[in-house]
Amino acid sequence: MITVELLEKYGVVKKSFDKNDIIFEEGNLPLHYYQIISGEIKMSNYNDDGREFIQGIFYNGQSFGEPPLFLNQKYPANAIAVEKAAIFILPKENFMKLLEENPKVSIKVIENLAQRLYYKSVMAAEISTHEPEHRVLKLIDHGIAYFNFQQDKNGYLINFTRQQIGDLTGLRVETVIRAIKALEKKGKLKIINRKVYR
Amino acid sequence: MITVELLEKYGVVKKSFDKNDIIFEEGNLPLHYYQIISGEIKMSNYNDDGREFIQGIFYNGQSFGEPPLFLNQKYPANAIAVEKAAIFILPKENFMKLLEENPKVSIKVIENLAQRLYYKSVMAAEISTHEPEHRVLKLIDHGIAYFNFQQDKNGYLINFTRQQIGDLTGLRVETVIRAIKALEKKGKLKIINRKVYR
DNA sequence: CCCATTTTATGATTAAAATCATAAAATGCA
DNA sequence: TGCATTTTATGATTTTAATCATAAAATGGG
Repeated sequence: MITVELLEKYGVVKKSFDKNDIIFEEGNLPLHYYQIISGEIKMSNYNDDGREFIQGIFYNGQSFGEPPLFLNQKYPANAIAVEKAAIFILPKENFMKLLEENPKVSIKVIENLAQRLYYKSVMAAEISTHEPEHRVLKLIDHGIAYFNFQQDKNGYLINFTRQQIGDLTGLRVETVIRAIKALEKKGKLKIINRKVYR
Repeated sequence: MITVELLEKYGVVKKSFDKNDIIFEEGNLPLHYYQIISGEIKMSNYNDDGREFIQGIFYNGQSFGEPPLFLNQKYPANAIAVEKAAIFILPKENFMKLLEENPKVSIKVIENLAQRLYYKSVMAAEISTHEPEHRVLKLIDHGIAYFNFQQDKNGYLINFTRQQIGDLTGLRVETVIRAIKALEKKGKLKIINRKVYR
């Protein structure tokens, strides 16, 4: 996360998006740095059958879509607003200048990319070699640490729909529903009027 | 990749590993920066049944294992020498000092992490939503660009075993063998005395 | 507040890849 | 060079999650 002051110094602009608005699309060349002010953004792919895979979900203060920006490669996925959102947008040249002139920001960028790489490593191994219940639980436990799940008297509220959990773990929604029920039966999590707690 | 001169200035040491030697293990805390001089290193996970998932394969000049180093988190996977290898090893403190004092290296580190994140994004979507033939072909095409596959009169030689392809794509070796045969039949690649060309 | 859409849910059936079994060919190290 | 190990290969069988079908409950936008 880069401070507002610094972003403004380099000519950032603020833009609003409605639910389901596309911020950028797979295959396009990256031209900007994006940092969320408010709302929720997902990056995802669709296969030929229209089946979705969610690469990640991002919230306030988080940036997204940098890797291809640094590599001059096309976006490997789409960025879509999950809900109404406001985003800081900085042109690529300005962002690169900001980085050059502010070495400490580079360290922040490195830490951010490292965090995302860590998540992808964990989930790749899960998706490849573990059964549905294990995958779902791993995603949930990761989410407690890194997505903004809120804690209350029942535990952490996992504010993802079954469909989102499926799209993040490569499972079908029916499989997720059954996995969550099985996990509840095993005492690994709670379901309180359809909401999942851990 | 950081230059030898710079690494030496910060007290790097060179270490040799035999085939199958472990460089570091999943769950350990990272204490060093690793950069390959020669040989081949894989990072991989094993599930409870001993089934392997290969996170990535790294060659001459490439570094590996940085993400948890920046995050003070445990390694999410093992690093193992696929063949005899020589590696530069720099203690974490020295590496961090090197970065602070050489901002341009930070940019290189960012580009490197971005490249790996890009690969993981592409493969995650593949593994989650595509059928075996598509996955195998995507891995091969990525490999042509980023692993060190050599080109000859038959095309690019894919110097991975069927097992390795399986461990990189989350498929069983028999499934990979059948997928490769099917891809050959479709003219997408060639098999010349058991070696795969694209 | 109504109604279309989304979300959760459950049972039956199917399909696809994993698993199991077996073996020939190739590799490599002792 | 010989022999154990690895790699490639193929057919049969099984298992697991996907698919299909259907519906109740919840949500939310107009």
